[in-house]
Amino acid sequence: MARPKEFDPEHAVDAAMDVFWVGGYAATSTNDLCEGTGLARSSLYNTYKSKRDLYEQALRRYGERTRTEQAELLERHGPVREVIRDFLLRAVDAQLADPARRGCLALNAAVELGDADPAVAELTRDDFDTIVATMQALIERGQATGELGPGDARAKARLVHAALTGIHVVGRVAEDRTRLTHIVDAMVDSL
Amino acid sequence: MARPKEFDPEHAVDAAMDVFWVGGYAATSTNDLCEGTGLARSSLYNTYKSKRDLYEQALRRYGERTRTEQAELLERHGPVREVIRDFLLRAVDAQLADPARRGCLALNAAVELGDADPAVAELTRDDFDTIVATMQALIERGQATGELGPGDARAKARLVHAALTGIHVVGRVAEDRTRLTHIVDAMVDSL
DNA sequence: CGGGTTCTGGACAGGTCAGTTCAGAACCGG
DNA sequence: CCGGTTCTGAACTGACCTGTCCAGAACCCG
Repeated sequence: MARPKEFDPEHAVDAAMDVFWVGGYAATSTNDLCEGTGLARSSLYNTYKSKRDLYEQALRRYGERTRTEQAELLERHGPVREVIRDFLLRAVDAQLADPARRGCLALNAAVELGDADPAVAELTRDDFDTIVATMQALIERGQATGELGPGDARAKARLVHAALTGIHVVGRVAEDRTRLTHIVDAMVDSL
Repeated sequence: MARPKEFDPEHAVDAAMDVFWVGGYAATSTNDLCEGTGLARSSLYNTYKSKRDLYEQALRRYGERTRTEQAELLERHGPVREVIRDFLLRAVDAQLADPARRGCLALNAAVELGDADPAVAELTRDDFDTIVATMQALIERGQATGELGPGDARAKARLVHAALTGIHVVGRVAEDRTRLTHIVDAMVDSL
């Protein structure tokens, strides 16, 4: 029918995701996106409506990806406390292993654009709610077996999520591991 | 000696702080700052070196201000659990009362610029450390009286700080109170 | 009131921004 | 190999960006 694209649009979203992830939304220029994706300006605007649109797609893809990863980690078998500890420690290690300390793209988006962009707010809110729901199910499992004490499982799940945000935020400016592992230790101890 | 400034440079920093607080660093233009402070371009650049310099001063002032406020709240007498609950609830109420959901300026700065700006990273890290130290002292007081159980007080303090970051981050996109009070409830229960 | 200093408004400069346009290249089916 | 469609590179647009500059106004002190 016609000349095919010389690139994979989905792969380009992945590349754009990385670019936004490092620099945030406002500080990332369309030129940065061209370089990061390898696309020419016209190809980029021919495929995506705007910088804003591409950002939303990247955010959506990030949500799908992390949803899967987190579900895998949280639906493991074994002692609930250990599952949660491993889950949080993985965030710690990821943060410290990343030279750019990018943290969580959804969190970064919520903080940078939360109040100014309803679509972004909704997307990140959904991301947050999903992990809270998964965490709640895990905690309820621990309560059913008697491993964990009683109490509002949803509230506890939200506290664990807050601990995760703490890791991502503090990890953005902290270079030592203790500032982050303390959060994990205190969180797991208090379940 | 000469003509005096028609404005108070300190008050202007306060005004600039509010402007940055709403829009973040990158998305705030020098024009926005002129409008927000009421200064003309030349006065602004005559008084502060650059947009970046003004941002740093605003951030520093924010740190001083919140340090004082937080110390007042956390050094109150009474049951430690109640002091911490009131402290966290105040953050919840402030967040929900603010139509722009600005959250915490230091946190926003850490997330937006953390990895790209060493000076900002250091400033926010200091802010975080200060509140953690104050919180640790409070928790140790509770442990001394037997009100709180044993355990690493600094680690617990860091978890409380993580809970606070959770309130600020989630509060930026959540409109209902429960998402935030759950964090407070679970946090205070688990001390 | 006058000399010296500082402040202020507005115009200006050069660069970068997001997004558009278009001519020509690349591809496909027939 | 050709007609029709789509993609791509590069130039372009107009707006906005940060920061500078300067002429004149405002002020203080003697």
